Amino acid sequence: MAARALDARVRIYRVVRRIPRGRVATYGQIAALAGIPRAPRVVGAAMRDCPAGVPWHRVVNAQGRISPRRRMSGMLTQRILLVQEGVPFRGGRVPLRTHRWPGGGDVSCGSRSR
DNA sequence: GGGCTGACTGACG
DNA sequence: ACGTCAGCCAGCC
Repeated sequence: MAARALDARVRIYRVVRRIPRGRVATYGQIAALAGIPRAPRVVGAAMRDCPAGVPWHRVVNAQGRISPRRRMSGMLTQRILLVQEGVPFRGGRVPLRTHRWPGGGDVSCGSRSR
């Protein structure tokens, strides 16, 4: 049985991995897709120790900015990676309005604009 | 088993 | 627009 007992972290990694290149998602969005809409902090905790293959740099906060972490170097790295993928930074922040990953991928009912 | 922390978010002044 | 306070969840000591 089991199998479904995957830790929330694993689910988060899976969702983050689904983020297409050139797009970004917010912690809250990832959390919601991972099944824990009330725990955006858990997403951050997971990113803190994310394995390879997980585009952690595509995850930003609801403000479209890079969250302040203990090590500032990481912030710069994230910004560089995003720009490299084609994500423009405006005023030090990403225009979620146009570059936010729709999430789910399918838009049948879409438009869930928060 | 209990308690604290945290790469967050939303509301309020 | 900015700073502050409280809420919520999972992981770790």
